[in-house]
Amino acid sequence: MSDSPKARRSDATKAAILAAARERFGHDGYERATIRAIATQAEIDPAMVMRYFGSKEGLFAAAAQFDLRLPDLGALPREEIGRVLVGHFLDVWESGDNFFALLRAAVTNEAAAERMQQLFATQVVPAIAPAITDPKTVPIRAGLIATQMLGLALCRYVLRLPPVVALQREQLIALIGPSIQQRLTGPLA
Amino acid sequence: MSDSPKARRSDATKAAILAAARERFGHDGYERATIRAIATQAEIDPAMVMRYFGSKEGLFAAAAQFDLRLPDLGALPREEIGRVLVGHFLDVWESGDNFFALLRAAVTNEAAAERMQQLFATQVVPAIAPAITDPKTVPIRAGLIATQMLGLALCRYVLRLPPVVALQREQLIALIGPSIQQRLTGPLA
DNA sequence: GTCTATAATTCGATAGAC
DNA sequence: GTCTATCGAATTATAGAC
Repeated sequence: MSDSPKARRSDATKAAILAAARERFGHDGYERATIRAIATQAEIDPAMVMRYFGSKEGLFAAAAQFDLRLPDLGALPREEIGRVLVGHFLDVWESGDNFFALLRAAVTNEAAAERMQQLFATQVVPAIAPAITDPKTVPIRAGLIATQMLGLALCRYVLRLPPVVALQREQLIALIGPSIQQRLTGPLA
Repeated sequence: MSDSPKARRSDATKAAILAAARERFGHDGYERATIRAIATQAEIDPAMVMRYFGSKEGLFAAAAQFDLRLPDLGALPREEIGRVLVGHFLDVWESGDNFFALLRAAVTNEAAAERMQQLFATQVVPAIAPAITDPKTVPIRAGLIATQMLGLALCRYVLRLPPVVALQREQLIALIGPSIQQRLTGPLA
């Protein structure tokens, strides 16, 4: 076979670099995460990072690719959408470091902030649009939902405010799900 | 007088450094804000920063002192508390760079994150406690309010999501005030 | 009190041997 | 493809002249 344990070593190395990069960018943010630290964690030479990704920015661009995998909300009972949405975001956040790499970087890096705006416009807005009756209110409702969900991510995983950390998954769904539901299908003000 | 225009020069210099530090920390975050840039903006020598504050960390600690000046909620009509709170936070955020210096730094700096937790525990929780009937629910309600308000600050001023930026002060109060009111005086779930 | 000069690190990036 | 060696720039911080 062309796929012996050592074949395609470069792909495995590349994947290891990306995994380490997401973890370092996620923990430390863009500027504190160093190519040297990423390489050490991936157990490869720092020069390989440059060879594969060209620059630190190139590495971040590759590591910050992100798919929220938002479900088709149109296929759900209307009253459950809010809770499903909260549960889905919790799943995504706790599934890896990808998202926090982007969030932490976006706070101090302009390019990362723009990627966050793109992610909002190309994934969040289209995904929730089917659940909203009046198309004119889609951007505002999406924006308000973003403030609540990103605020939850910020307080729980980044700032680690004790009462927010203490809440368990089911409690968070029960507490915040109805608020999201209200932003989707309730009156705006 | 002992207070001629050039007297107490050191105090004025110190204040100028702190003002510049808040602006640079607020715009760039902790790591990208350099002592050189802060000194240039304050129109003084970089060495003076070290002389007055000892280190970059010392300067940040001095610059990140922050008073939310939350009003006495017990003195307000119960139904207005939510809207007043939102308006007050908008005032504070738009009154200077102090808060964003702390927020941006807290995302990539552990010490700053702990200061944020302190600010939550010593200012937010006590301030909203009088508005809440069941004392046992105070931390959870305060935590949920923090997720909504910090999420708003994040999306509007840091990530600059277009629909959230477009909303005007009065709209934000009308849209988010009732949600905060619900977190304070409504049923929890 | 103010500034010059510079020490001591650390970083991203490059060149080139093997 | 992988690694060694190192460059050049930028940083915080210090020492000391005036």
